[in-house]
Amino acid sequence: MGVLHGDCKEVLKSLGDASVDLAYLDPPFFTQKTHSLSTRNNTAEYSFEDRWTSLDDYLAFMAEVLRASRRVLKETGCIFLHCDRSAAHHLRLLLDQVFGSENFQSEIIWAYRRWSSAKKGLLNAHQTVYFYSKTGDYKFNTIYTDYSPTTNVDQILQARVRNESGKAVYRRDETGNVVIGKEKRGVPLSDVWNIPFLNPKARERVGYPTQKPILLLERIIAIATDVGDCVLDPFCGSGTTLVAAKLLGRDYIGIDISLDAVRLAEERLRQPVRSESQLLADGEEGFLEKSDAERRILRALDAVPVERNRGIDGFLRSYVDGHPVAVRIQKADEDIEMAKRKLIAASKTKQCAFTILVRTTRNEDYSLFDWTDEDLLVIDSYDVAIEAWLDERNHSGS
Amino acid sequence: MGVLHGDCKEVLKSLGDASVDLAYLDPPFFTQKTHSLSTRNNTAEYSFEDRWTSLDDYLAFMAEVLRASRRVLKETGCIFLHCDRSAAHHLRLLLDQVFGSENFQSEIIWAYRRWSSAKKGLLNAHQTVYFYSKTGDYKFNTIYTDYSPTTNVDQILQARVRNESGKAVYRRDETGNVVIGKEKRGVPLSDVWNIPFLNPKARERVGYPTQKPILLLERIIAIATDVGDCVLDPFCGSGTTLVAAKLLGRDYIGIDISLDAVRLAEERLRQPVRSESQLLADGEEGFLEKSDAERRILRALDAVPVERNRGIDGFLRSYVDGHPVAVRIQKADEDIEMAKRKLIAASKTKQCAFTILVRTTRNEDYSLFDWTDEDLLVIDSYDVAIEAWLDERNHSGS
DNA sequence: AGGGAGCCTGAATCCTCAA
DNA sequence: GTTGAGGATTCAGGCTCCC
Repeated sequence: MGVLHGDCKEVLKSLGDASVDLAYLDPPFFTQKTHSLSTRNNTAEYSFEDRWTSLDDYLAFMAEVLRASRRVLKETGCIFLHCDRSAAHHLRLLLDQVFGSENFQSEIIWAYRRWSSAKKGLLNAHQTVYFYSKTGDYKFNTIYTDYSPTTNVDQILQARVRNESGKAVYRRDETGNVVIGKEKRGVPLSDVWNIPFLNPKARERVGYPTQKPILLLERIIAIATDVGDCVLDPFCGSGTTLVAAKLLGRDYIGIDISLDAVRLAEERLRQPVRSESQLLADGEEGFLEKSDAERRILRALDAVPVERNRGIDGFLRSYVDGHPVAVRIQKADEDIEMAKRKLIAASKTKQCAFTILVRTTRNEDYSLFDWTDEDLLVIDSYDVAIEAWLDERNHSGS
Repeated sequence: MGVLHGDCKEVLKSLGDASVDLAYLDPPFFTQKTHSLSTRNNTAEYSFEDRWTSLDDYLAFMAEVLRASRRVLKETGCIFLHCDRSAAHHLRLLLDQVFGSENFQSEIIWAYRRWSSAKKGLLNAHQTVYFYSKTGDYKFNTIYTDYSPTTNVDQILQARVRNESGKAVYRRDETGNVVIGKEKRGVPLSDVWNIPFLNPKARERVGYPTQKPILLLERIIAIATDVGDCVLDPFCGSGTTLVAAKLLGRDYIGIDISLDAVRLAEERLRQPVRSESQLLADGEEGFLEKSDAERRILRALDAVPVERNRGIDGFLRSYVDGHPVAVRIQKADEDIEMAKRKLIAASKTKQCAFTILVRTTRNEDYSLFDWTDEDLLVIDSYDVAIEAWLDERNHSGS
């Protein structure tokens, strides 16, 4: 147990047969670039070369590492290989050769949102982790996740019976109350994992390039090992895998060819911390503030919705005279005057050509409202227009 | 254009070189099983054999189909190959050989939620679509989606520069004010697509095995082709690709070895239907075609779009006094009077509570138009309201 | 031609300042 | 002091442009 320095091809030879329960490999990708990054306070800079003379060269190297990793795995052990888009298919072929295609278990998709670029084509927003077992009899702990937001709570909790006509209905006791069914554990984890990409500003970042989010490693370790088992990471880098293993009570062996990396990993292991991402804690919905109706109105205006602003709900997609146009939808609990104040206050610094306020309620006193603002256009939502017309028609008809 | 019957290897020979803009292939998977499924009313059962003597056999067949597909593609054309988990890596190697690894564009992950099973291991919840171009100069239309809820307004609006130390900072003019950047359309679509799996109860389902959601096909067609371009599907099955192509105004060529499939596809093409569940499903991912103003207006009205009616574009989701409310959006090439006539004519037999006409153009003579129809409400679209206000502001300002 | 410098991205954080 | 809205900041990106 510990962090070893050297080429993993060589160092792996010093480990005994069938001695580890899980091998996680995050090898250098076949990108032909040098990756470097500084720590957040610029005290150190870490880098590594990702250059190979050819793809065959790279694959020969990886084949040797995979065979060595297989040897040290216990019979119930598993391997998780982290691949990037350029060589994933070649690496899976290697895995088929070394572990056998019958031991392929899953292609895990790590999906994330990331800063964008001006790339022609689709934005790359996932990486692949291949999951192979050494034998058919491998260790696997099922993880349960939350139900989909569209799953009805009643469906999860309440027991069901079939009534006389064979239709499934909720079970009720003598007094007519619904009966809560047996404990549900949730939905088994799927092979698509939405885990936020380690953000450039994240505190979790230690300055080593290609650092992975700790949640990704925790999940892999939790799936494939129990407490006390041993985790191997032949390309441990800054040691995220080892930190996750230590925090989960597993033994660990890390190897890296860079002495900087080994020292950094040892440093992190002395004080293992698990920082919680705000996004993970709150979930994406925590940031979403708009109702369905508001979104529909923004779409109809051809406006881009924005969150994280109390006064502005969106901007028109097209600028007017080179200036943006801010939009606010009147909220259910605010009068038109307050909506106007909030919109104008929020737009002050945004150099807007003008602003649009969409009115969504009618039953107000508008006698004091100033409709003649030069830079504010008030539009009735379609619903308001329909209601007003219906009202008028009913009155004139009676 | 049409649906051809036969082995695609042979039928493709009858197509000319460089004649199609997009090839979408959803070949039989290498699963060694027979797939079959009945229609919802059990009127027919479709099945196909998915058996090959060996993997090499299967790959030899696919290599030939890929080469034939490449030949018929225009120089700016693209191919999308739908793979399953068992052979995806082999198929990507074939694509590298036939199209060249430098023409690899994306590995698209189609992710979906699915009913869970008790299987040991992770729940399979994705399929892979490989996207290759024929040359480096290929056609690609970027689709834009919403910003992440964590992105703030400043980030979206303000221009940035690098200062002397290479740090990115907001750009400011001489007076120290921030500078607003150019128009923003949102975030480019990523390579991970969350599209609901075709619900077994969906109206869209026609009972053919492995049927794909139409939204998936619409997206592929929208990014790789323009209106009037030609889409090829050598394994067209029940014809979802062709239906999507037709609905989006593209030409199409479908091929299938099963006569049942060809007949079913031809039947669907006579009455192309797009199920409502799929329409609602794209709410989070944004609209397929930003220019699809009509659909945006219908959604803002909370109306259900209807196809195949020359006078009515949709109905309000909620009835008024137990009667439906028909909606028409004024078309670009018709004046308001004609739009009104068509709407009223089409609604005559529908027992509507009233009808709504959404006005989308302003530069007309309205002096003869009768605005006081008891059963017709004319609403200005948001765009018209904005244009009118801008016009007025400019006139009063000058 | 080919390779490096410079530019534009936006996600998700950190950080500041006002209430 | 505490909170929280919103301004600021970096990057396992990817173009274009310029030698």
